[in-house]
Amino acid sequence: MSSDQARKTSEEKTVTGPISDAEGIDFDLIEQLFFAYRDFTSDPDAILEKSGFGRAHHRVVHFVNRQPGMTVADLLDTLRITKQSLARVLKQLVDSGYIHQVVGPKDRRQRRLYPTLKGRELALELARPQSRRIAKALSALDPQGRDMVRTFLQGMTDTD
Amino acid sequence: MSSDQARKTSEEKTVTGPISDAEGIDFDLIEQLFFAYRDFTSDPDAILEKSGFGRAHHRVVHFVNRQPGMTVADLLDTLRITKQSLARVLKQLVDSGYIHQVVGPKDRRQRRLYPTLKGRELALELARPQSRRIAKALSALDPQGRDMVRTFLQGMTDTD
DNA sequence: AAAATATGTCAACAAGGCTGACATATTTGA
DNA sequence: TCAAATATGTCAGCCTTGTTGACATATTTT
Repeated sequence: MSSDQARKTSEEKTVTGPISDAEGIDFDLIEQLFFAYRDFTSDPDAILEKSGFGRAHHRVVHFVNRQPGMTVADLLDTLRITKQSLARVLKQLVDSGYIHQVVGPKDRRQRRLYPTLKGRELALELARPQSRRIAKALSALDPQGRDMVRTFLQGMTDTD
Repeated sequence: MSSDQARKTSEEKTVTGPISDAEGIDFDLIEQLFFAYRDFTSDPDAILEKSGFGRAHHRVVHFVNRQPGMTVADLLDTLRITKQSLARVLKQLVDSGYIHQVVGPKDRRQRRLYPTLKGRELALELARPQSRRIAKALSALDPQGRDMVRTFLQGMTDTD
């Protein structure tokens, strides 16, 4: 038994076999997701360092560009972070001219968020390497396979 | 033009249209990945709170269970974090009896990492909801589609 | 015996989560 | 109309988890 080694330094029972086959759980896929996302975010991270921003800024820039005119509340819902966490990065993006706040046209309590030209350009710059990576990954698939990937990712997401 | 609102509070040019169609970049998929991963990690996060651990602990527990006997250096390579970041969480896991260190059988400088029974159980508990989520997402696909998802995720990952 | 390697540890710092409390402006509803 | 609810901003402070750089120890390699 290979647990001889374990007994050398302690009487605690250690487990020497991989977990892979337990309960029919797909550990491979769990892991694949981790690696894919780790590398997916590493591209923009490198770019962000230049501007002194982080991943949190990226998310804000992305969603404001996707949905110009969205409110702060919309953004909080999307990111699922607290007001204070958002406020910090949002303020920096507004102060440095990437995002612009406009008083709501109907409801003047709202602050509608819009990208500036600079903000649009940053969003594009960050999206390019991610898009390249996705295109490469999808290139191994036929159109049907690409739809399946979309279906899968939607199925992974909570519906609310 | 809807940029009238923007001009109200500043002379900075704002962009009012969504970025979606620019440069043929697949913003939908970029976003889907974010949402999928956000929700994928939310399940174990809730469980981890009970033990007072965080996402970093989860990763360590996962990989040590996947590859019992792996060295600290292996783990650093896998997680792509620094020695100090790992040391902190690893120490906590060792001290609270989830992971066990064994002096390397060939090279006594190494510390081989093994899960304890408690560590194996935690890994399973954390993997269960993730597995459920994946199973649900894959259930919409045929066997071929499931292979495509795997191919896609591998294509998203750096090969090194 | 010296150099390289694997690991651990210390101090310090930064990003980005969190909480709770409170202020302001504005809209809504009784 | 006036009180309550809402949208946002802000302050102070905390925690986790990432970072760097330096240095210590044990062990292996050359």
